[in-house]
Amino acid sequence: MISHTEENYLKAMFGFMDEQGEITVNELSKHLSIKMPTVNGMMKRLSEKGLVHYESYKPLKLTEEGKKLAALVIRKHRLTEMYLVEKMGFGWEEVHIIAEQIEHIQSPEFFDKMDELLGYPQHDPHGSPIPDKGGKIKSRKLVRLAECAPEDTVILAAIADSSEELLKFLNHRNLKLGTELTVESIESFDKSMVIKTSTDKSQVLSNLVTEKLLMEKE
Amino acid sequence: MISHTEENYLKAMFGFMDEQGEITVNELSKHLSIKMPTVNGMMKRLSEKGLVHYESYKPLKLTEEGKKLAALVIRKHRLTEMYLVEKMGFGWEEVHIIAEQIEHIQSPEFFDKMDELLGYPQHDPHGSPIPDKGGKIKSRKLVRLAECAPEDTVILAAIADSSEELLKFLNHRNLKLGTELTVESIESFDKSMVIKTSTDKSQVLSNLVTEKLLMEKE
DNA sequence: TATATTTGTTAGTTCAAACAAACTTATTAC
DNA sequence: GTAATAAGTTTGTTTGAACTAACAAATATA
Ligand SMILES: [Mn+2]
Ligand SMILES: [Mn+2]
Ligand SMILES: [Mn+2]
Ligand SMILES: [Mn+2]
Repeated sequence: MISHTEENYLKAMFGFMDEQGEITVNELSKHLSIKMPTVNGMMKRLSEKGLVHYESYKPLKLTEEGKKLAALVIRKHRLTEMYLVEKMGFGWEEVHIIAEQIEHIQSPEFFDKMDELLGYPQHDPHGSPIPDKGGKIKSRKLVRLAECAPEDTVILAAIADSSEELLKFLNHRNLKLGTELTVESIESFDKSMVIKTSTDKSQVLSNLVTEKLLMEKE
Repeated sequence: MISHTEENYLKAMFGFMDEQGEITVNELSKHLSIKMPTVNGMMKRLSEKGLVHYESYKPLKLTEEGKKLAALVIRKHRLTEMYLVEKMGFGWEEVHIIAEQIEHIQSPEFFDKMDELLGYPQHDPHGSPIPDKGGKIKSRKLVRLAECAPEDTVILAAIADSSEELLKFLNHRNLKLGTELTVESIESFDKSMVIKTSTDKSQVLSNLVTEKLLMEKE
């Protein structure tokens, strides 16, 4: 069996690993706010369990089984978020903290039921893909709004960081998933952007924000 | 803060204490399937935290604060069971094990939302009362079916033990909360009972079962 | 009342999961 | 190419939550 704590480590590794699927002890330590010796020790344990490839002084990698388990935790997390928003009426900015706990519930039936009641959703309330029961993730090719050029018309498809503050800011600006917008201009010195949606007046977004908005191009 | 484990101890103490509100280390140990020295140690810890009155070789008692906390865990448990049955479509025999885990979620908003969506229910799916947000429990005066006499007409109001097996048996016999039934006769040597509901044929229930069915008299 | 049994407690051990201090290896700067 | 810095590891502690073995107190039994 896998503990609550181990699930959190796997999830973090999966979520923060680089393109080669690697992450260092140091990075993981920072993301989890857990000191390096503790992380190092846990990596040895997970390696014993066949979930992590561990070699001294080398970056860490998840094994295939580790990846699958991580994806299944992420599945539980995202299904929960979707359920809380769609069926219980929570705001998208409220659900992440609750899902951090519920993702550790050991009851396949519970999550299967959520999935069924939601009609087998593909994405969570922040636009992130929900892995299937086999741990497979369908990923879309999205572009950061920061990378778009003036005149581009794109659709808000996902938020790269689901912190309460950013999501509340987006509520305030009336920017939701599915909102179509056009880039009107970009201020070169600070990369702030003027954008326009069909329903609202033009508005300025700082680069800090545009870096976090993931857009779908047509 | 109170840990997952401590919540389980408080809940068990509250649920199994006698009329004077007392329970021995030994009894608690048996109910939790945790060895006596472990229970004894935990009682000292809870006493440090002001949740238990602990005196060597004397039976244990919850403090007022301990009682309130225990009732709030029970509230989370029962609200969850009700939610799983009413809003997610689980059977009443499936929900106890899931609620054992969800009762430890730390998020008042989550349980408040359940409560609201359910319309502030008074009882869980097994007929047990749901404590209010202040930890107060409204208890009804119910009688075990085993105590009823021939000719008595009573309503099934609660199940004393929500084990999966008993609940599945009741499903099979078409006995639900709210079912009205009349005692037709009692076999004196084994106390088995013949009962009759309005919808079904007469059926025999063993004393093992009638001891677990809590009835409302008119 | 004396003995046996049950119940409760203490002491010491284990394991998971965290930490700090000290040390080693790798990387970067000069 | 050496010195300084960063990253990774080892060792030893701490705390929570479990255990066993041994002992003490309370209760039941003869
Ligand atoms: Mn999330
Ligand atoms: Mn978590
Ligand atoms: Mn229950
Ligand atoms: Mn529990």
